[in-house]
Order: sequence, then structure tokens, then C-alpha cells
Amino acid sequence: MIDQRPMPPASKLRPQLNPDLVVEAAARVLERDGFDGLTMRAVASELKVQAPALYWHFPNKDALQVALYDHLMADMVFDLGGRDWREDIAGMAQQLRRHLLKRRDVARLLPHGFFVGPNIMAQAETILGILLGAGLAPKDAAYAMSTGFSYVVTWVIGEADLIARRARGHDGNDDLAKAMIATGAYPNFSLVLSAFDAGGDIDGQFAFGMTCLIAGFEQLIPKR
Amino acid sequence: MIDQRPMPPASKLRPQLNPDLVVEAAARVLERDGFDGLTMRAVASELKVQAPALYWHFPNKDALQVALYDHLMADMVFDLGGRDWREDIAGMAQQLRRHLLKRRDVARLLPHGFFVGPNIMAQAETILGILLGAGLAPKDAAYAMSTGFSYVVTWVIGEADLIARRARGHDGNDDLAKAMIATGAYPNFSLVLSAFDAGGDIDGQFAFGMTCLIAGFEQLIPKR
DNA sequence: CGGGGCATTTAACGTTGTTAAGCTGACTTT
DNA sequence: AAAGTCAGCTTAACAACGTTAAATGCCCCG
Repeated sequence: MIDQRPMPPASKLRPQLNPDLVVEAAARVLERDGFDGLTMRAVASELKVQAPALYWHFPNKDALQVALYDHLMADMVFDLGGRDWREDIAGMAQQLRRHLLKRRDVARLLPHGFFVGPNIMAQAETILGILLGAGLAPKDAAYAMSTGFSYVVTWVIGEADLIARRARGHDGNDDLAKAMIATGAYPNFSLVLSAFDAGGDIDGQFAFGMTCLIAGFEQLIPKR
Repeated sequence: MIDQRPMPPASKLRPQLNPDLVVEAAARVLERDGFDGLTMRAVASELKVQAPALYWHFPNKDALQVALYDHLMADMVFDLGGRDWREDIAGMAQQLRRHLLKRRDVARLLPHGFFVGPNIMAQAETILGILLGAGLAPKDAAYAMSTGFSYVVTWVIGEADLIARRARGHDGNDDLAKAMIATGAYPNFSLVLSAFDAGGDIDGQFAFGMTCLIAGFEQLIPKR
């Protein structure tokens, strides 16, 4: 939508590249090869094109990643009940988590803070609407949103890493942890760890954190 | 302490390298050149040594980064009041934030989830002790700790990025954001943004999120 | 039919993490 | 004391990365 390049003069037959095609190819590469496989050369090869061709459409790889993230948020539409704002926020967080987990390594596209894209802005707009509607002051709503957003993203990175780690068996990190615990110097840690031998409830853990946050948000609503 | 390499047989005069020296050199490089400047060659050069020499002491760069992160946590001792567990947790979060911000780019050393090192374990042990003492069940304490930890780390990455962005003036991201808001399609967003023109309180925002989390933790304590 | 310029290719540069192989000098052994 | 071992480093090199410069093809307009 926002493309200030001089409009290609209605070229007709040549199967040209354009930013959207590049982004879609990048999405396929990310899904197939993961974040570490997302190289300019791989994306170019997906389009049967040489790598430097991409630099005609994007100034650098960072810009492509930003566009890619925004693209991957395109089909993420929040499905809200609208009865209670707490349920809505919790539901959105859950949907965002699911969405980020469904597609491979999406969360790793977000290295630094917040950036701007049409789909991201639309999501932010929805979330802010709910929080403002709940009675939060504008500033608090902004804090709440970025806090919640960070929580979900960080969570998903960790969860995806956990899944990947389990998929390929041992890690070496586990062994080191066990060795250190065996020294007996960390009683609290080993107590906590043994509580997980019954099996951890990862959905519950995520929901837990989100519930914590929402409880905190609620306290900010001025008493009427 | 945990070094299972065959003990160098009390070598006397040659000024040898060892993992600790490497880690300390890496710390200096990180402080001077930032995360992006932290290359194996830079660390080696800091030690007046060639890059492959490092591979005698660390299997790869990831391992060095893990050790470096743990090293940078060495002088981080929590200073607690001990009167109220909520204050203690909030204080620790604040101290961790300050510590991560003081040294350059430390938070960016943490790409994926959690890993293990002696200093990190000691910190975890302290935190878990407080949470368990507050009455949380072991599992909840673990959830609470990892949630809080993720919050602080993510926060610091964002805050450091913000500081760096301000330091070098405009970003381009800001302009795009303003352009999108000018379309009028995002009323909530622009309302929220204008609330910040009076100046944002970044310390307050951090404390806000932490207060939210702690309020959530509190609800998990079984009523006695 | 010929020039302009968009879009892409070819070629290359500088860096990065990492590996392989060779050198050196201190220690152990005979 | 001579020979040998081996830890610990150097030199050389590889493959892959992001990115840039220059050359090339191709379509459109005059």
C-alpha cells in the first residue's frame, strides 16, 4: 500500500519482481529453513533470481525482515468475545502466541523493540481500543500494551526454543544443570525442578503470566 | 571452578591463556565495541593472539557468549531489605535492569531462553527463595521467576535500543509512524501517542510492568 | 529504428565463524 | 643429557554472509 517508488508504468507481460513477491518468498524460506536459513541468497534463489536483485526492492535485509514480520501478521485477525475486556486481552494474547508458534521462527524476526507496519498498527489499534475502553488512561494503556506484547514475544521465542530442543533430544545444557544441582548448592532450584517431574503444563504457564499482567492492568483503572 | 580439562600441570613461566582471561577480554570488547563488535577476531586481538587460539578454550562462539553473560552477572549482588517480598522482588528487578543497562549490550547476549552458569544459578536460587518464602507453590515460583526474568531482559533490550536511537537522532521508523498516523486511520494510537508529548517516564513504565506482575504473583498465594 | 532507463546479472569485496595442519617450546621419559 | 610427547599457539584457508559496483538485457517512448 505504502510504496513510494515511481509506479512501474503498467508493465504488461514481463514477470517482474516486486516487494510483495519478495516478502512472500521470504515467508516460504523462513517456513522451510528457519530463521538461520533466511539469507538474501536463499530468498533470491526461491524467486529464481540472483541475490543483488533484491536490493532493488529493499534497501537491506533489516527492511525485508520488518516487511516480512508485518506480512506474517496479515492473516492474524483477533476473534474477540467482547463481553469482558480481561477475557479479550487474554484471548488475544493466546491467539498471538498460537499464531507466532504456528509459523516457524516468526518471533525471532523481532530483535529490537517495536517497529511500524500497517498490520502491526492495526493490531495495536485494536488492543489500545480495548484497554482504553476498559478505563485505562492513555499512557497506562500504552505501557500495558507494550508490556503485554513483550511478554508474548519473549515467551514464544523461549517456547519455540524449548520445542526445538526437545525435538533433537539432549542439549548438554541439561546435563550441566543436573551436574550443578547434584552439588546440593541449590536447594530451592532442585525443589522447584522436582515439581516438574510430574510434567509441566506449558499452556498453563503462559496463561499464568498473562493473568498476572492483566491483574496488574486492572489495578490501574481509576476507581469510579 | 567447573573445568574438566586436564589440569595444566602447574605450568610455571609461560603467560598462558585460559577461559577466564578469554572471558574477561570478551567483556572489554563488548563494552568498547558493543554486541555487533563482539567477534572472535576482536577478542583474540584484545589478547594479542590469533582468533583460532580461542577455540582451544571454547568450542564455539555461543559457548563463549554464555560464559561471558554469566561472568557479567558475577558482581551483581542483590541488596534486599527483606521486609516485604513484594518490595524485594521489585527491587531485584530494578537492580537487574540497572545492571544490564550499565554495561553495554549485555541483554543482547541472551538470544534464546534460559541457560546455565554458576552466577545465574545463584541468582535464581535467591529469587526462588523469596518466592517460596512468600508462600508460592514450587511450580508457580518457577513460572513467576521465568516470567519476571523475561520481562526484565526484554525490557532492557528495548530500552537500550531506545537510548541508542535517541543518541543518533532520527530513525526513519519515526517518520513512517508519523505518516501512518497522519492518515487518521489510527485514532487510539494517536491519542496514546499525544499523551507522551508531555514526556514519558521510562522508570515509571518499567516499574509499572513489574508491579503488574507482582500483583499477579500475589494472587497465586494460597489463602491460609 | 534508436536512445533512455528500469530491472537484473555477473563479479567482487570485506567480514564472519570455523577447521585443518604445522610449528614451538616446555615437560616427561629413558 | 638426548629423545619424544603433547599442550597451546600460528598460519592458511574455506564456506557463507550482507552488500556494492559495474555491466547487461529488455521494454517503452520518440
